[in-house]
Amino acid sequence: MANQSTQLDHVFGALSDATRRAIVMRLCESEASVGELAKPFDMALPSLMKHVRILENSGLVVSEKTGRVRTCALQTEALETIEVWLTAQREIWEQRLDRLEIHVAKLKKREKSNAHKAKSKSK
Amino acid sequence: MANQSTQLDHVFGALSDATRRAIVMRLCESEASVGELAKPFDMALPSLMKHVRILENSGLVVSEKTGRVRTCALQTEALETIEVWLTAQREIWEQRLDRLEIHVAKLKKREKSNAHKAKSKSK
DNA sequence: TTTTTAGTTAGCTTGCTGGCTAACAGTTAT
DNA sequence: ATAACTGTTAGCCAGCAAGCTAACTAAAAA
Repeated sequence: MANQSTQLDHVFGALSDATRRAIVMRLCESEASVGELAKPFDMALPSLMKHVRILENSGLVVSEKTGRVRTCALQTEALETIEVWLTAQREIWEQRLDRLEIHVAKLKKREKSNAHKAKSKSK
Repeated sequence: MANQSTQLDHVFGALSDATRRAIVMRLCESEASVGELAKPFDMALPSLMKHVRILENSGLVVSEKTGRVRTCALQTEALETIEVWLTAQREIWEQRLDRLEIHVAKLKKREKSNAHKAKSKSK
């Protein structure tokens, strides 16, 4: 159970950085080598490598080294992890909204009946 | 444009911590005071307050102080921000998958025709 | 008006993040 | 065999994150 938490920690954490989101976007379109990933970023290779590591660590990216080239690819299951979480939250929230709508309707009624008293309080 | 990035940074970052996700989940069900939020966490108040600050900063939570009580509520628009991002990625990814399916089909064909040559290479 | 409650501010630690450079390693090309 | 290319490791730095305690403020309750 703590495991699941940790997975979410890592995926959300990985996506909390613009560079890493850009890498993910890039990998949505096609696999790419580390060098290819680095090009658009104007950043030293080792720095970019760290990002790739973090992405791998989160499960968002997998990579394989062939010869001297490491090819990276997206692992969409990790994205689904957070979609699942989001959906769960939204469901709870929406259930609550349903209850709330009823409640608000009641409040509005009450407001109207309070409006009479309010008039007498006008400074 | 950098603004949008920053917003995503903050929202993803806010959700990359289990405590904060728990707070969000809690607030999905109902508004709550800082003290109420703190109870289940066995954590000093100032520490929890930091989390609340971070959540506010990301736009996920809004709060208002009435008397000595600060009441916190979820701001679901921020969650939608990342749903939008996720959806965008998934669309790109799926478009790519469509292209890829065709490609894979071609590869499989090629594999079969290569199988003949492969036999002669068996050490 | 004193006491309790609820939150806040300040200040400290520990450890991770995100960036760098410099040096090294392994692979491919000449 | 050397040179060029592609990553990788090591080590450094600045700054933020997440936790703590202690001391303070403001509102409610007694």
